[in-house]
Amino acid sequence: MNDLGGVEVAVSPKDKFREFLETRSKRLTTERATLVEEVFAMHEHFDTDLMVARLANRKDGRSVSRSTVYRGLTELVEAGLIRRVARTNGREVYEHDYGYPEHDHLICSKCQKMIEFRNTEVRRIIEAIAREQGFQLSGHRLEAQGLCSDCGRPRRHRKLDMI
Amino acid sequence: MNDLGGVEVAVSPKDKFREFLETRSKRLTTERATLVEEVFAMHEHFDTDLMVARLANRKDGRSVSRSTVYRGLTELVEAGLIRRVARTNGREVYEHDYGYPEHDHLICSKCQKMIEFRNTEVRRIIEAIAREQGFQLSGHRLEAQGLCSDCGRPRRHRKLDMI
DNA sequence: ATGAGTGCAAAAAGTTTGCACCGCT
DNA sequence: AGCGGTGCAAACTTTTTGCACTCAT
Repeated sequence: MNDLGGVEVAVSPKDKFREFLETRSKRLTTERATLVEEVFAMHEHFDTDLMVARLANRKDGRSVSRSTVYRGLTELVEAGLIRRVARTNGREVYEHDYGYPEHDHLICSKCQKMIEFRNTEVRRIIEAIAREQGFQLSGHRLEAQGLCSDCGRPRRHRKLDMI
Repeated sequence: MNDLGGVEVAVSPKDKFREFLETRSKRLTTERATLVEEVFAMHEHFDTDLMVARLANRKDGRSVSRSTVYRGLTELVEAGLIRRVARTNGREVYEHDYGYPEHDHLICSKCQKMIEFRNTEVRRIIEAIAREQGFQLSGHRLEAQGLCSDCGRPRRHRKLDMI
């Protein structure tokens, strides 16, 4: 049993990845294994750049090239292990999808902070609508934009923008 | 009074754009006027490329350069006239935000078709959650992925992929 | 004269891909 | 021998930006 931040899962991400790869006659190579490990060693959101950087800093030297990271993250998405949650600063942002409860995000337009929230109602509504439309739902992405409590608070000691 | 596909609005998009521009000491130039016109002459979703193409095909020859279209669409978003709804094939997809009722989308992962749906519950839930978090909501984007009824239907006469 | 605006071409930035070599996770 | 896999660098896409010139919505 693995504990992935609140939810227990019987099969490790790595195993799940291997299973997926097998269905495509692909192999769980050292690089792919290193990637899953690194991805699931992290519980925050991340983008490709951050992942490449973390892989470059491993003490065991098992680095993975940028191309392979791109290819691997796509596979992980297809495998249902991670998902693309949002897009910040022009980059795709990822998070765990496996072993992590479904949730959505409030994203601050100013500081880009992402606040997770969980609400089963939203999903239920989407499911109902999909059913009505004969649409085979596979996932969703809900991002609410606005200002977080820090950025939205009117400041009295506002710094001047000019010199 | 203008009719924008179901909702009547007192001020035309162009006027609203002009008002917005004034608050930034910007002018409603010929190019910007042409762009708003073209954007609101269209009732479907569009991306920058399509808009550039349509502008290039105007019979009155009032074309607008690609850079100006990019700059202008950003301004239109800031003005609240259009919004970025989704991202398909690596491109941002836009739609009217002004004079058009709030809604969300089901997006087919195969043919990219976008099906609009309206549901006030979703918005209400997001508002409640934002309130709880002291988050100043400005908008949201909800895209559900899956297969549309056409693409999801199992085909018996499936064409072979090879030659 | 002035400040904003445009178009062009070049630059960014993120992501994908062709290819030669590698290796059996 | 075979097929998938990797890394590198080059290519590609979309979007942004520097700049010189224009214009007055």
